[in-house]
Amino acid sequence: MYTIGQVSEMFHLPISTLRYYDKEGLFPDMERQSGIRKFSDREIEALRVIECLKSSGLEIREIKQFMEWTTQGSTTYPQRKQLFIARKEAVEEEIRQLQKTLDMLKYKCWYYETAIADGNEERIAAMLPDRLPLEIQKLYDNAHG
Amino acid sequence: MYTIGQVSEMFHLPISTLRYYDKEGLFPDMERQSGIRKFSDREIEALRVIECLKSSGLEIREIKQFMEWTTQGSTTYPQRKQLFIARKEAVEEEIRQLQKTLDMLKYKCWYYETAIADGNEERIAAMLPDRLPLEIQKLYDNAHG
DNA sequence: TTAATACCTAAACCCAACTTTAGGTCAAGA
DNA sequence: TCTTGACCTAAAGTTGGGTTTAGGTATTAA
Repeated sequence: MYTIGQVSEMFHLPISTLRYYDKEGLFPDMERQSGIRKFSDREIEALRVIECLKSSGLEIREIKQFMEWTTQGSTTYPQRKQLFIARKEAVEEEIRQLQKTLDMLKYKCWYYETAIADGNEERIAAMLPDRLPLEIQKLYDNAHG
Repeated sequence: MYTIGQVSEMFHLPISTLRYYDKEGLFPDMERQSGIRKFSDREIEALRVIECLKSSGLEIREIKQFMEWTTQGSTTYPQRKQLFIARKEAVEEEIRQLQKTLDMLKYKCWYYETAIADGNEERIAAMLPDRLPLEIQKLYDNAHG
């Protein structure tokens, strides 16, 4: 059993954020001792899931819905599984998007490296849009497709 | 040269968003004809860069700073290059974080698949925290490290 | 001529996710 | 005793990134 201050340190989250999550219903049935929150292993694992679902792009109210399912026993296993499958696909798509962003950023790194070497952008402008060095052309095409 | 409506369709962005970007200074020196915005190739490329920097996690006011640098000629090449290097590293880190999120999501997919097959979570609970099937254990350890 | 479109502005509004504020309880140590 | 520190609440405030509203202009099409 942990106090809110201990959990705050463990997860590097402000105490105010933990209270906010609790108020939003992310820790259903969390115990209290004379008003003071008691975080058990259940709440610790819940917090790991909260962080995971949050970085998958889920909103607080949808995470609350999931936490309600966990209190409803085995009948909600299918919904819970479907949620994780959907978030997995969303994150895979997000990573693909970031790979494209990364190609644009790499192209721009090359662009300014070259512009600094040349002192101007004229030689690059003359290579655009389809006479860039092979590897750079790939990045450019992927980012401008 | 494109009107705001044409650009809105090309990028699937609301007209209000393009006006908002303009108001925030993301298109310095954009031309106008009797009050009406004229988006040239320069603004089109700017918009591609805006989308890239935005998905890299940059805020609007920092993108504005970059756009100001582009109006200041070759003296700002080094700042611009440093910005793209920094964003590239931030996106690489973000992807690493999402890979970790993905491992948690994959673990939870397996968890509920197994729970559905068993009708309860007891068999899984007995395997925790270090007697999971090999591949699943890797996901679990990576997500709970 | 009038009606529909596409553009314009300034300012108010919205939303999620926190954070801060103001005021209070309770236990331990000096 | 009294003060420090860790906890509590309700409610107001903040931030970023837009969106909506209200009112206006200019061109075209029937």
